[in-house]
Amino acid sequence: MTEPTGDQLVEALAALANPLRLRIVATLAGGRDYVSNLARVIGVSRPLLHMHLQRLEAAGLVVGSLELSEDGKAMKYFEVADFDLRLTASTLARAARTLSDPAKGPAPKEQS
Amino acid sequence: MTEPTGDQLVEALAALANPLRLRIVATLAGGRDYVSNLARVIGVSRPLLHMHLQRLEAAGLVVGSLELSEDGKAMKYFEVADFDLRLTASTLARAARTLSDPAKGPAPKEQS
DNA sequence: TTCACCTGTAAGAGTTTTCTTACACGTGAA
DNA sequence: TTCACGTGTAAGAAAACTCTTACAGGTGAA
Repeated sequence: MTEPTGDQLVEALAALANPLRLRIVATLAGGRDYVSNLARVIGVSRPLLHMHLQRLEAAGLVVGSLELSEDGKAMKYFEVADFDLRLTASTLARAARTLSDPAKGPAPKEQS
Repeated sequence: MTEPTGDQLVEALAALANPLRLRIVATLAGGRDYVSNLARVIGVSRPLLHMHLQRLEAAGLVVGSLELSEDGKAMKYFEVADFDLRLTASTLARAARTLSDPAKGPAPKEQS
């Protein structure tokens, strides 16, 4: 997605606006890893990491893929998606036009 | 601030990760305004707007200044600060190094 | 004085987020 | 079988966030 909608942007920002999730993305930026190991590296419980990874993946910031290791174990590897968001008063103003919130209705229709 | 610390970045992202606050910034991008009027324009209660403006100002995204109108009334005008944040796997990895969270101590010392 | 504006803040409810603990299922090796 | 390793998810408490309502102060004009 080159240009996220307002809602997508809010979701991405919310996902990154957390120290632990920021550290998760930072760690994955150094190379892909699977959940259990990543939990050990960062020093967090696996269920907690699992939850945060879900949030990051839902926002499209990381991508996970279930793979089978040589010895037949199911491993879920995560890696960072390649995003590039720029936050400026004008880029935000532009994104805000596609917010779905304004009282009712999913999203305002673009017109000409 | 050209390069926000990890904590500052998290605060800024958290401030922007909200539909209403995003709309506030977007509206102010079109020109400065005072609280009561901005509340009418956006269609939100004044106390609610007041709270969100506080959050945005604390994050350094908007700037407020109390001024006296011609007829002697105290008006608080807000305008957007000129920020330019770029979010990439590498910029985030860099910012994550200055996070204060890791268990203890305010912030890790930079070395070399 | 009363009204219409402006400002600020506090109390409370409802919702969301964050985190721990506990449980479930799968594999290969001892 | 039991252990060590991987996966996922559900239940509950504590904290943070969002929002409404209500109150308190200031000014100038009718």
